[in-house]
Amino acid sequence: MESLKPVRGTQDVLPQESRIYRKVEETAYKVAQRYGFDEIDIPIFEFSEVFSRTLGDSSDIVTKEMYTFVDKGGDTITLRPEGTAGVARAFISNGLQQSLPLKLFYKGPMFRYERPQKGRRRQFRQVGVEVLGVSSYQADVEIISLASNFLKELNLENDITLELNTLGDNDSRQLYKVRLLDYLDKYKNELSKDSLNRLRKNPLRILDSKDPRDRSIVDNAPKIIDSLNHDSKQFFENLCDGLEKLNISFKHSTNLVRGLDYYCHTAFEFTSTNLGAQGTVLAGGRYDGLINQMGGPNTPGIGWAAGIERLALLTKMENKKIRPIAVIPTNQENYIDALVIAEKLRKNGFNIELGYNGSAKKRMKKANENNCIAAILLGKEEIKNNIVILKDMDSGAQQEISQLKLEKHLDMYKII
RNA sequence: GCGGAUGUAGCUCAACUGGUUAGAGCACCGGCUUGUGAUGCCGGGGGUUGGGGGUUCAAGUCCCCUCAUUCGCCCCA
Repeated sequence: MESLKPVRGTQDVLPQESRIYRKVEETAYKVAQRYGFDEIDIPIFEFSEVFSRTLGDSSDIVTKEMYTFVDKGGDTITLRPEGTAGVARAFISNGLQQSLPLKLFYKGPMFRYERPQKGRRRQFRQVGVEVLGVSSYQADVEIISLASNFLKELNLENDITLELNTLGDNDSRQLYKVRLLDYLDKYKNELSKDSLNRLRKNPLRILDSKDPRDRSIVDNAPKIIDSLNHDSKQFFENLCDGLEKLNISFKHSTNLVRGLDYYCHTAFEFTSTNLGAQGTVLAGGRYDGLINQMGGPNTPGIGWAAGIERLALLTKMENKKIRPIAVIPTNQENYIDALVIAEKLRKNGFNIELGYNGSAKKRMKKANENNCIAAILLGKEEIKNNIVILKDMDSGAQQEISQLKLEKHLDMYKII
């Protein structure tokens, strides 16, 4: 039946995978905390203008990728396609310019109406950070360092490379655009169809075109770096210096760009070659013009976002379930006594598996499947004598233990 | 939105050029004397072959449509 399938591009994350997602998210939060970031939790939908105004009406996200609907009150609502716009809106709504600089962490689902592929869903998860109110390169170094350490904690440092570029400030970029368009004008007839389109909409994008026809043209195109004014050049050099001092290796990719006008200076991507066409795993940049453009006070910002699904695909890390202790009544009549013991142990911090039915044999088998570290067996003999049988599931050794001393004996299993 | 590939049990796959009640391994459930797990042996459930339509005496096998997955493009995490 059609309706029993998940909607295209959505997925059920079953426990085994869910544990890995959780691990990735927790790792991101943990590392962000070390840098003094605090979590902000913003709505997963906003008035559509929040996104259409910030992302630009001509961007693909706005024109074809937004999940937009009219709610019962007649408002046009959009499921968030990314996090930055919502954070910026929250910054303005809550008058947070009082508390600058702000270092914010967020996580949660995002929505884009796209063609699903490996590592690309219509509902997907991101973690991200934003620094608001810092116009110096120091924030750029900081969040890239944060990103780098986050990926390191996931054991991905060998699978991922950092690509870095600068877009310069507004003046530099305007100058560059003119130079680039001048240059491309000569090759109008040789550019791919897509790039001809980009020529009007988003000329910088032509720089990272994958079409081989464009490649050779682009290779000889003027470079942004040559159009930078003094301040912009200085900014980029400071950033590079900072990263080198921190031993964060990067590749200066002169063709890495961001299309929208409020982006400036730093643009970076952490990419992997193991994800097919969706190689970008974490990406960010500086957006000094964004908050102002939204109608807020002129406030610089920089941030990045990472795709949880993509990271989870790459990480070989398993987030193993902790090994529980099974409490097993050898007879169904002893269930209540087992329940009482289980409850007591749970209150004291142990992870207890207590099955619902089955013979002792069945329950032992289940305990084995659950990877239990120990089993506590309880029958009428034991109840009578106030003891239990404690069995180590790895060695198979078992001993009788007084119920009073049980927890002391279990302490060796408590550490996970 | 555009182009290519794929779609058989929960999973991985089988079924000669279209031909009788669609098979196997793993997984699942039950049993091998009733208070104890990992092997082993025996047995069992589970598929309208993604869905719909067509060709044919006959379709999992051919054709069309649709849905989904997958690999690219666009774009992006």
